[in-house]
Amino acid sequence: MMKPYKEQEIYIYNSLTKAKELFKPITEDYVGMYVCGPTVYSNVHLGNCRTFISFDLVFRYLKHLGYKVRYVRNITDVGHLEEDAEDGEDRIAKRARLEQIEPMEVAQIYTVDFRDVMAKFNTLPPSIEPTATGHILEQIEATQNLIDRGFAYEVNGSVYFDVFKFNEVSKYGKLSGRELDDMIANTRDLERQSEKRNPQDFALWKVAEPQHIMRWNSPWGVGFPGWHLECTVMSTKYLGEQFDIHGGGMDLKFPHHDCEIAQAEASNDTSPVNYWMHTNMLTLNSRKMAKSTGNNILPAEIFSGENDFLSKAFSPSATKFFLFQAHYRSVLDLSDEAMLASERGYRRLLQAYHLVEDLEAGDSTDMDVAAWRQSCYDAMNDDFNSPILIAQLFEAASFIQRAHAGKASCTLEDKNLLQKTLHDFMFEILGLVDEYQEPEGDSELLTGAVNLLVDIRNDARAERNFETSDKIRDSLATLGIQLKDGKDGTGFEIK
RNA sequence: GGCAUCGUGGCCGAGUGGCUAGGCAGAGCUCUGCAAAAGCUUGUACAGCGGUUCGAAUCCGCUCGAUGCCUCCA
Repeated sequence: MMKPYKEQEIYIYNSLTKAKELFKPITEDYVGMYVCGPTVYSNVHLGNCRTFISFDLVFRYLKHLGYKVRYVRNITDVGHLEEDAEDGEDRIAKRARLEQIEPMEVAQIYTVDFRDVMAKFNTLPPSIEPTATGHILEQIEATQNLIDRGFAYEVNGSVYFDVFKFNEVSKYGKLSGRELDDMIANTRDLERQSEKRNPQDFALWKVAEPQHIMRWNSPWGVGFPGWHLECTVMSTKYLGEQFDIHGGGMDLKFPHHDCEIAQAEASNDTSPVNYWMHTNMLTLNSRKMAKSTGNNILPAEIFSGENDFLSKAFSPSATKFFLFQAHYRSVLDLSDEAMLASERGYRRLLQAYHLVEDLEAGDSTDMDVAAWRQSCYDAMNDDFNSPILIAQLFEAASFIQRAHAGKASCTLEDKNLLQKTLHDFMFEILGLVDEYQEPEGDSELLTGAVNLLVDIRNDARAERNFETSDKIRDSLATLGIQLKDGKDGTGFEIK
């Protein structure tokens, strides 16, 4: 039987403990969630999107269960160093220099693109979308605080976090499972930061060279903030020193998230996050998608079909459906075959969904709809297992098709529950878009015209004039209108 | 080199001690004038080798292979 929303028990895989744990928010009914957003120096590729789509699912599901969720996802518009070296340049500043525009223009262009892509994927906007440049003051304060507490030191206008000092009171690298001793042993000889006390120390504040265009005044001179600090500052500012969920891509575990933990613990003496969630990589040709290597595909290229990897264009929802057919913690490889398979499957699911409405109510139901509904929740409760959820949706689709074919019956009550559940999970929780709907605008006109042709065709068929009937069918097919002969007459579908 | 993850049927992917998801593709059947659509039926796969166990794809060890992180990366 279906449990009430609040009685659904969610288990989340916590990357920190490497175990599935019962989710219990710090404050009853409220959830604070922070996800590391994109660095806006270029277009987001599908791999980036996978993470945000995965956390959109978490956001949607928690909201669906009735939690009041504050979802914070930042925009990194400063602070990413090209490489952690003396002459390291900020990625956004570099892009701005190359394009001869203001750094903030670069950030703006790609922030707009990012939001546009996220909207196309029908993800919900976060509750707060803070920018790193909007929180320079807080970052300066946090840096000063870390200096005051003895966990950071200033050298030549830059401030570094003292990893060894921190390691004396806590443990650096607990998320990634790294030992500081191992890191020392494996220090690359590329390292040449002589001004740092230890190669493992990371920048909280970097001095700005004269040619550096993104710069702010600080107690240590003109400079700009380090990358890891913004997330600590913005997450704790909006969610508190301790909050429920922190998410991000697997590749951020080290150093970024381990640095966040170190900064927060050193600042507040508390572990900042109860549940660390990490999404796995989306690969292309079995290799991680990365902006730097060029091995990636942009959402726009998928929607338009203009790319070197896929045989055709795929809609945002078909793409999302493909992503959801793998669990967020698994590596997923993008391929034409897999995308085609997902698209067809999604289409079938939508078709079944649209048949529910017209199902004739019977005296009994040949399916335990309430139990099935709970199994959908069970799938989501088990660490947001979207592949299992989708398998459950197909169970329902199969039942609907049987009922539609007159081989199974369904009561009015169960029919309504079936419809509502499918609607909840497909559109509200997975956030898919119903692409099977009749086109708007001319649809009445079109329907009338096609139905007229269908009538003529059926007359021709009755007279066994198959030349005419097939001509109508095939011509319509060429136009993208697929006739479907069923028990109750002929319908059609626009491809 | 260190740390971590993974290796499932033609393809994609769940599962993680016994009940052996699901999708796509393939095959057969039903329906149909023929198709399409839809439905039904059909697949015992878990890298290899040892071990633990009454029983392992699932736990342990080793081998092989792949990927990620260790430097910016969702």
